[in-house]
Amino acid sequence: MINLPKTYDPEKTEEKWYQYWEEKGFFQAGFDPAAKSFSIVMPPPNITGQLHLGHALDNTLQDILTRWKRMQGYNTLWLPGTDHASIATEVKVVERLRERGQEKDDLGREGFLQEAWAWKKEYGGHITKQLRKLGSSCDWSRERFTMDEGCSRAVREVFVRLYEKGLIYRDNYIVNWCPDCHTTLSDIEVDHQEEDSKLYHLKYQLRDGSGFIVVATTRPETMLGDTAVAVNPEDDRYRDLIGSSVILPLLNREIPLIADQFVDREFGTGMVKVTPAHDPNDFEIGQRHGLEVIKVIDEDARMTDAAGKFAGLDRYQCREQVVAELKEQGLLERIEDYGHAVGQCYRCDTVIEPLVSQQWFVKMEPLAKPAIQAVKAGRVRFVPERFAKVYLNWMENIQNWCISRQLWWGHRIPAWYCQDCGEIIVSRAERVEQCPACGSCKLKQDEDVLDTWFSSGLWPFSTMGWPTETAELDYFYPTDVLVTGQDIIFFWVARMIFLALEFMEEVPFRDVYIHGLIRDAQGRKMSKSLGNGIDPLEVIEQYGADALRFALITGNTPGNDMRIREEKLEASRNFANKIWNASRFILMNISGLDFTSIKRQDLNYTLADRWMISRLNRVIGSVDQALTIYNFGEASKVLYDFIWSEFCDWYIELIKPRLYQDQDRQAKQTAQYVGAVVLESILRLLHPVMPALTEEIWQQLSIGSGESLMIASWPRVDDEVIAEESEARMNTIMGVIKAIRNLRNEMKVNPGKRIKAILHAPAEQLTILEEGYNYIKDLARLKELVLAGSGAVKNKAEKSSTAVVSGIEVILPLAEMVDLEKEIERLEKELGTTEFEIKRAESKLANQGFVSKAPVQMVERERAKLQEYREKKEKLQRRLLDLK
RNA sequence: GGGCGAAUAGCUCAGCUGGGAGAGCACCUGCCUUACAAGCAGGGGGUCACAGGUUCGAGCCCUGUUUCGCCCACCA
Repeated sequence: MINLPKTYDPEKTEEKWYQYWEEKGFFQAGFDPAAKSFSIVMPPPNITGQLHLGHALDNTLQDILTRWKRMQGYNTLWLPGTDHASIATEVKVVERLRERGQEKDDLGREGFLQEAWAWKKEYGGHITKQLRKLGSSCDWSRERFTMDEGCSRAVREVFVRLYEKGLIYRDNYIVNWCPDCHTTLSDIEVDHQEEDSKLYHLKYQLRDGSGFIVVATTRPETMLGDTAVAVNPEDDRYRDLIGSSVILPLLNREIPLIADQFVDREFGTGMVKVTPAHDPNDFEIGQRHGLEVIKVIDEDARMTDAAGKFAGLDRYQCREQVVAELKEQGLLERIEDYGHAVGQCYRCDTVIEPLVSQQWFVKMEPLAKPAIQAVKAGRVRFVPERFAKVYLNWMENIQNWCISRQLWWGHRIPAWYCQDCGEIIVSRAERVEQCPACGSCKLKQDEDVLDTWFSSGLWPFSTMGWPTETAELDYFYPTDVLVTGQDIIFFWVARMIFLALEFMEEVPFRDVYIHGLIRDAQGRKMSKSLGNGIDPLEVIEQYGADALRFALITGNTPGNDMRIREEKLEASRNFANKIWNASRFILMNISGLDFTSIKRQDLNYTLADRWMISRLNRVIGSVDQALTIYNFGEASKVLYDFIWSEFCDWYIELIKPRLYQDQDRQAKQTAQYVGAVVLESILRLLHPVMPALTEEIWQQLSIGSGESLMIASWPRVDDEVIAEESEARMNTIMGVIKAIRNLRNEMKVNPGKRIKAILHAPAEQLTILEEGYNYIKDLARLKELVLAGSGAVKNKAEKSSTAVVSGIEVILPLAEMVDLEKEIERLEKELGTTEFEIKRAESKLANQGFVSKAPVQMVERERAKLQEYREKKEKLQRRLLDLK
């Protein structure tokens, strides 16, 4: 006899099976060329720290897809890995060093890199451990890291090829500079924060002394680097001034007054101060007009010598002093409150300083074109579709990509400068010793590293061995789907698409499934500063990974954010426990049944069995359909409802009597068989979502052959057993049972008490009731059930409570328990709603438009309803007459 | 300035191609019924943000409005 605990213990179970699966090698991708492949590359988590619930969601979804496809017979590859996360990790390592009282420079490049690798080892391991806890069935034998040998080789290869093609170039250009991280940032690494600030109106004197002009700026300190004042060429007010010059205050430098289209005539005075060194627009204007670039702010955000007496001041101190001095000299016209967006570093929130420096760039236009095409043509499909618009909008307005970073942790730029002849050598070799131009050995490698997204952009193919033409690439590339959050569409998804198209000449993935953010119970973003982040490990410890997985997908719709709260986790845990107990019940009641020898003729299906099997097959279809369109929430809902309401609440209750009695061996055996087989299918259907729980039960159930549920086959819909008729009959019976239960409750009949019920029904309903006789008797707790035709005469002397359902009169002769007045009241209320329904149906059918234009089935259904309600009304009326 | 999303029961959310509004939690009534009290049975509760429109029929489609949230953008 099987003896299982009453509550499911996820911790031991999950641990046990994960180990088993891994040892058996079930996670490893198969290579059978005859079979179809299914592949996903995991968005590599940053090694900056721990996984959060967003990662848990991301990986749960991927695992569901992978396990589902694996069971469907695909050779699946889910390739895991981690990202070195150049700037993010470097910031962390620097922080850690500071805690020990050390600075980057104390260690030097080599020493620092050692620290960083130590960090990687520590946190990278932590992350993979978390992924295992979650149940992720990824192929650990292929785990990769963006800075491992293979990925680094791919990075160098890509850099060289793009350089040779002229798509990577070096330029002195205005870039985003983080004065705290001391590095450049690409445009998307700058976050724009709306801030309350001031707009300063400054007066510059015309050189000829004929007066003043006024320019407005939010950054008065940059005036020290002004090299022009610009107006719109169409602006009649200033046409005469174009070509003249003004005197820059404080520095008394003469600067020209120029005309440029960029200037908006409507804004402020229609005059703009131009600081090419510290503003992207001004830089452009400067280029167009050959203006001098005077750098007044340095890499530490301090004023340079060019700022004259302000040199050495911090940019904000300088702002105060400049404003004070201008005011003193009467050159500050006014200050107004002004809100505008300030660019901040996405890693440390420091306000970005645009400045001009020598950097490496990727020329985007030629790369963007095919990437736009691929999405427009549907070769890459976004789910939900709306994200394609987001992607296209960005791609179509893309700027060149600054890829060099003044950091140490990352892929060092494969460029060497000859100290003798100045030659730039860009090479795919790890080291270059000699200058091919002059033979000199005095080479210096570029100090900078690449933007971290440069290497992750190659992830779908670099992880499969590219640039070598490997069997993996041949078989698993392009991958089937990328599962990720909307926050990295630009950073990562877009980069993968254009880099893959350039180097693989094929899209990196066919579908991109975008999910939303996980928020806390109040709907806030989870963040460190708020301290509202939830550690998945803690949740797993408390509720189990399967419950977490289920909670993460339930009620979740593609692309939309979701909140996670205790109640949801509890509900999921309860669901797991429910399945556990239903399984326990089946297991306790199937001893002695030999599934291998059982034959169809040993079985005698009842209505309940046919109904259950029919419903199961519909559910298989629904789950399949939902997963096919990435509708995870729908799949979970279908499974939840089917398992809890239909299988547990109805079917198990329906077969109990057969299981408990031993006289009819065939009846018992059939109940055992169908119960177990349906459960087994349920386990297979649920396995992708709740892998450990289902495996645990499946192993004990031992119906399916094979070593693991993980590699069992996915259920297929059998159209033959979908039985509409049985479903309809069962619905009628369930309706009657519910009606009796309802009456019992309203009449306050003790739940344990067995009572008598009488059912009056027309001929065709009668046969259904006969078939469901025992179901009704058992589930409605009756000691006696009397069936009679519609015309049957009621015993008026017997006081009873009644209801009408599906044309069937339900009569509970409860004698003294019935309060006649209340019964009349109840029936009259019911009559009222019935009459309302009749009117509704009548008016609908009286509507010519409806009858002529609505589909026939719709009209038919309405007629049937009307018919039923009329009959119900008649029965209720008769009953009331009897009572009065 | 542009784009997107959301608005449905007290709370959190589902609602597939338009055809009588659903779940979980909470609430009320009754049950420790030998799978499960992390449970069972029953029940109450909604002007589907607002205003128009299309349609025989709108939570769903169209237009506009309001509120909240997000993303993008070089008006200093």
